Amino acid sequence: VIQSHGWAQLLPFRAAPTGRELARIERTRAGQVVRLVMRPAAGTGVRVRVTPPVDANTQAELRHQVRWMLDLDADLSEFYAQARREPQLAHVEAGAQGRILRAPTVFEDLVKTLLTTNTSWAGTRRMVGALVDRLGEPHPDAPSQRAFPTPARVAAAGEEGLRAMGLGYRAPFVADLARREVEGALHLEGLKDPRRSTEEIRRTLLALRGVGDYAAAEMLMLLGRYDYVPVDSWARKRVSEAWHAGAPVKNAAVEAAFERWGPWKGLAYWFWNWRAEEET
DNA sequence: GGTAGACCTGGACGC
DNA sequence: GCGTCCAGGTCTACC
Repeated sequence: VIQSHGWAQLLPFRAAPTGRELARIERTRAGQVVRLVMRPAAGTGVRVRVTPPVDANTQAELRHQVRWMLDLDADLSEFYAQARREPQLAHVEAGAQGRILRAPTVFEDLVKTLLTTNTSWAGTRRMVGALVDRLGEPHPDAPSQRAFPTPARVAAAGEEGLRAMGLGYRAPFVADLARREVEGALHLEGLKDPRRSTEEIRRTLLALRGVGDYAAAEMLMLLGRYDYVPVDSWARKRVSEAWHAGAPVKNAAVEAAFERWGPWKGLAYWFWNWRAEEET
């Protein structure tokens, strides 16, 4: 899960070089700033060390968040059943792949997704790092390590403050998102509700300034819905090389390439073994 | 419905 | 060291 995509490289996540430990600074609902260190437990499961110690209520809150971040409750049996018949996905079940790392809150994932658009990965890391370093609340024992800023702190920074942090033309999108969340106009956590339809959630996402087809599909993936492929320039390049002899392809061609995977389309794309595709 | 141009930044490149 | 060009996804105006 830690290596499922680049999210582990974005603050306040910190992944150990071994790939078997994930740390994160987190601000609890009660306002306490703690460090979480997640590791595989003996046998199955995950062990989480929290410093400084927290009370029972906060333990329950953090346990819930870790389950969401690591997607521990996902049932991937249907996806695995289909993947068994596809050589390019034969590795997923054996490697227990298919879960995608995400932030505890929809707000954090949305901000990070906005900061992946129209920029390089280095640019995304720089912008997220600036937000955390400038606006996040510090850990009491290590003030240089900070939590992801709350919507209120991002809203307080305002568009100009965010521009000064290097967010560029994305600053008004992030400022607007934070302000409306603080005002109670968005209820972003409600997008996790499994009773809501994927189409309704997608429409809600697309109505946000700065969220287009790519960002909406990316967010749907992070919300555990895989009906759309987050098509970016990398995806078009891979599909072009794999199935169109290197000729330029439009976004629709990428969607079409994975159409047969139905509700698992996004996951099939995400975990596709492109290297094997190149060798065949 | 499709398309051109603007948005902002960092990196690559040429001088 | 400076200037220019390009890549990246979304929005807006326009056809």
